[in-house]
Amino acid sequence: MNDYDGNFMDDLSPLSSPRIREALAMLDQNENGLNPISKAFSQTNVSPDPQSEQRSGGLRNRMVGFDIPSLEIESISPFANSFRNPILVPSPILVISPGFSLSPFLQSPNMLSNSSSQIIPPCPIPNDAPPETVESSGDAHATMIISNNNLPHGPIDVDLPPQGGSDDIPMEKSVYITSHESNVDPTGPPLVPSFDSDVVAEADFMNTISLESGSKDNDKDREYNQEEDKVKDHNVVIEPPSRKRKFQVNIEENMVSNIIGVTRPKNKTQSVIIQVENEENHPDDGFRWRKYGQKVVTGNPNPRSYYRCTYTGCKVTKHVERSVDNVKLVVATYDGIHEHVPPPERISQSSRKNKSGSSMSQDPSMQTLGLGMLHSSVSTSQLLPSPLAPQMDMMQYYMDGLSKLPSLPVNRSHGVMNRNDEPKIDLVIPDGTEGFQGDKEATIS
DNA sequence: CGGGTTTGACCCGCGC
DNA sequence: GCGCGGGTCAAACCCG
Repeated sequence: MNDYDGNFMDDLSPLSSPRIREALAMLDQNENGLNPISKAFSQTNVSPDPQSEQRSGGLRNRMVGFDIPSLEIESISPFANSFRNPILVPSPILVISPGFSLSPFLQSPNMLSNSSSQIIPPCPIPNDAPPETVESSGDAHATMIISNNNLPHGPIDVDLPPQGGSDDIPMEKSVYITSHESNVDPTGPPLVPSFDSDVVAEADFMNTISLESGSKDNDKDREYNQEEDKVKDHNVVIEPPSRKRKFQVNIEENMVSNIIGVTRPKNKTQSVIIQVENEENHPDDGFRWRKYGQKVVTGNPNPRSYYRCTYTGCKVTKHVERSVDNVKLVVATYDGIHEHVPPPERISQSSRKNKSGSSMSQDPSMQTLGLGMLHSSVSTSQLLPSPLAPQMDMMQYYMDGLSKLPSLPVNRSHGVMNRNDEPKIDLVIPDGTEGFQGDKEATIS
């Protein structure tokens, strides 16, 4: 356990919740030998930065529909059982709903550490539909590809058919993810984003795929769980100011970072590649980034932008570029892991309305794309402290119920909600008619 | 003034 | 050794 984890865990007051414990216990038991890569999802309405939006010519992050057919979640996630989440999470694919940030996954390797050994049920996943088909499906989709550095462009179409489908899951090193959220019951129990062990790092994912569920991993899991127990015992009732502040800010801004999915690098030098269908070139991932370069690379007319995490001491970098094949597809490559929680959004920054600066969509032509990007509609996650918000926080919120939270505009659809917007419904245009409008940025070199 | 972006120059690894 | 290309530096600039 590294420092980060320690801090992180200390940050998890929700862990003290008996319900959480229960849930964790369930994870330990892990029926079906499945440790869902991703399980519970909640749709989230996100509000893109109004100003950024303006600056970007009205482009919005289009978190498109998440009309995943009802799927059997019970077989996948213990949490699913607990919350009756209709969403099926076919392993090994990560299905991440908008409203969650990937940052937690990237920031802590350990957060993903115990997932390896248990995730893999060969899940039936049709792989015959190319990403493009997702868009043509008629419903808005938020698509995302998480891949390992080696095979960034070999997505697996995870747009599952209603009952899970068929056969083998191609063992690709990248996963094409289509998020769905149509089945979220507004009045039902909140979905529980159980990220602690549910999310599988792509890298490990492959290991898992290779069925490396040996005792070693199990030991890791045990260790991990023990750590969790420690944390749980270690009371974390006091919510860090930063988180509280972030929470408030989010409410004010109607800002919500969306967790999409993650891949865990085996080491800090390994990169994580995430592809997101997004109009914004730089979706928000919860962390602050400073752009330090831009360049046109061979084979892609679209400029690649280089970003560095602004957190003191953090050496994580990433570069973002539009896919050559599909300009609507934003490819973000992360190098390194954040060993810190995403910084709370500064008040000053909020006041600035993200004009410039923070990765929270300040880039005029390039909204921050990160992990957790995809602004979509505003929803429950909006209530979360932050994208950085440790998974458990989200879990806590969901588990405790949103009813306890302040009444906020909640858009159950995937549209983007602006600060002053009324909840919107499906702003996204899947047919691409309103597709990428081009990048204003000039290229260099 | 602080914090961010822009962008030409530079560094460096890699293939030939 | 050389050239190419990706990644980084850093001064200038922008913005609230």
